[in-house]
Amino acid sequence: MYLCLMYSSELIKGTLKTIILNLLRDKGRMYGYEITAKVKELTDGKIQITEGALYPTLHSLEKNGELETEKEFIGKRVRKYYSLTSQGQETASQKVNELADFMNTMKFLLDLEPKLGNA
Amino acid sequence: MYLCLMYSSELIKGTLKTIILNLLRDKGRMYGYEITAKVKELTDGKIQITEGALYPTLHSLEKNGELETEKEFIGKRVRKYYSLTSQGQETASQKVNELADFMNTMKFLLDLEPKLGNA
DNA sequence: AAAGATACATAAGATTCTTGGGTATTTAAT
DNA sequence: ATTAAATACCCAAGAATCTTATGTATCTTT
Repeated sequence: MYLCLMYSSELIKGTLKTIILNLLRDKGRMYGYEITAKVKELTDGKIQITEGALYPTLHSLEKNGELETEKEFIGKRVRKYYSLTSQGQETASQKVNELADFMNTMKFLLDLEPKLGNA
Repeated sequence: MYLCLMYSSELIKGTLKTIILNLLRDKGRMYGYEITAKVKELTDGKIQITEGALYPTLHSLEKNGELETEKEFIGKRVRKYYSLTSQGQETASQKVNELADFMNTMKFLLDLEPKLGNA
């Protein structure tokens, strides 16, 4: 039996962009705080994106043309909604496919199940 | 269809220790160059561990008591064999289990297949 | 009134990888 | 014979990305 409260940080490294892009593809648009909350909820707290990691990543994705933003006021508080550009759509597909392929390869490499014919 | 010559480096980050520990658990003992060659072979070139990443990781694992080494001379050339300590055995199991769990979570999070009951 | 949740953001430091060296021996090709 | 490629180790500057800590401000619940 194996218990795990939260994954070691090194494991999550490199998957953050993929997680964000895929969530946005699914939900249409989200704001930063919402993303961290949703990921935490969906993973039973096993993946907790810190804001120090989230916001720089969102900004970099926006700067790179993958995301676009619109501000909205909730009362006096600003909320910044992010959504995928068409380029972001493509990148999201690519990254998810690559990660799926990678996980297949890792499964084989770690001998976690008999070889499946890594198509 | 999805083609992939080599995974983006960011994806591989954080799995290097796990790959090394698991290989050593399987093979008993290996030397550095052999590890890179084996991983490249097993993954059809999709994961290529550079020596700049490999050796610092091996040294750090040794320093941390997970690995022990013995030198052998092949002609005039030194070869440094690495093997798991008993602590390394435990760490290897832990890390492989954690990665398997993580990949399950990621599959669910990325909606790559219907929910399996993430036990 | 205070505490906690919501919501954004930045920055110093740590970690880990990439890139580009360096040294040296052995084997295969020209 | 000589060159190129493979084997085999290593280090270090720089880049990328995350952690940790901090800052500001509003809204909601106790």
